[in-house]
Amino acid sequence: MRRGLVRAVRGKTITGVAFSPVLPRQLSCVIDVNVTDRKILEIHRHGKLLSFRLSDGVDLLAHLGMSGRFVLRPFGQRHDHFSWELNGATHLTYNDFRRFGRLEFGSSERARNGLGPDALTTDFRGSVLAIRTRRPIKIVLMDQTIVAGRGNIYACEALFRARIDPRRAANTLNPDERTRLVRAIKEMLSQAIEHGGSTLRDYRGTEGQAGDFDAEFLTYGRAGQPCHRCGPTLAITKVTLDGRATYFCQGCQF
DNA sequence: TAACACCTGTTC
DNA sequence: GAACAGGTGTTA
Repeated sequence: MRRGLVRAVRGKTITGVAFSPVLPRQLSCVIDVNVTDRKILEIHRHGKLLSFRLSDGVDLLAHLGMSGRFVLRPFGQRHDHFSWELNGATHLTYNDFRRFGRLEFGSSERARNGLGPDALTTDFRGSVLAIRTRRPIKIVLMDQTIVAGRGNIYACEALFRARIDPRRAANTLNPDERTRLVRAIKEMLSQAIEHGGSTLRDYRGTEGQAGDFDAEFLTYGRAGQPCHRCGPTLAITKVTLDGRATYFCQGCQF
C-alpha cells in the first residue's frame, strides 16, 4: 500500500478536505488539524504503521486495522471516512467498513518507539526472538512490540516455511531455529509485497487492485488439505491459539 | 492469560 | 441466527 501511495501522492499539496459527518471515534482527530496547503513530503511504513510526513513536520499516522484502505477517488462511497484533495485534482480517500483503523496526528518516531523492529530491516535478527517467555512462538510473532509487521496469516505462513510448530514455547527455540524463522519471515514478506499483498477477501491496493499472494498460502485456510512438504498423507491442521485460527502441519513443523 | 469489546460483512 | 474474519486495546 505504501508503494502505491508514494507513486500517487508523494510531493502533492493538500488543497481540500472532506469528512464523514459520523466519523468513527478512532478517526476523530483528523478534523483537529487544518492540513490545507501542506505538502505530503514522504510516506513511511514501520510494521503495520503508515505515516504521511507533512511539510510542517507533523505526521499523519495510519493503522488500517482489519479493513482500512486508501483509495484514489473522491469521497462519497459507503464507508468512506475522510478524504484529501491533492493539487486540486487527485483525491486520497480513507475507507474502512469495519472501522477498526486508527488515524492520528503525531510523531512517527515516537509511535515507532512502542514497536519492535520492522520485520524487513536488518534490525530484525534472531536475537530479537531470543526472549524468555513461554508464550507460543506464534503469539510472539504477532506481538508488535517484539517485531512489527505480521499478523495472523503471515505468522502461520512463516512458521510453516521455517518448519516450526506455532505452539512451541518461544524460549525453547535454539539459535538455528530463530535464524531460520527470521529468514523465512523476510523472504515471505518480500514475496508477498512483490505479489501486491494478499486479497483474501477485502484487501485492495491504492488503485483498487487485488494482491495475489493468497494463492501462495501453504497453511492459512487450508485445513484438511495436503501438506506441501509431507504430501497427501498429512493434512494441514487447524487449532486455536489465543483465540486466533492457527494452521500448521503436524508432520513437518516441530 | 483469557475474555471481551470495538465494527460490518459474509458464510453456514 | 450464529459463527467467523486479516487487529488491537482494555478488563478481569
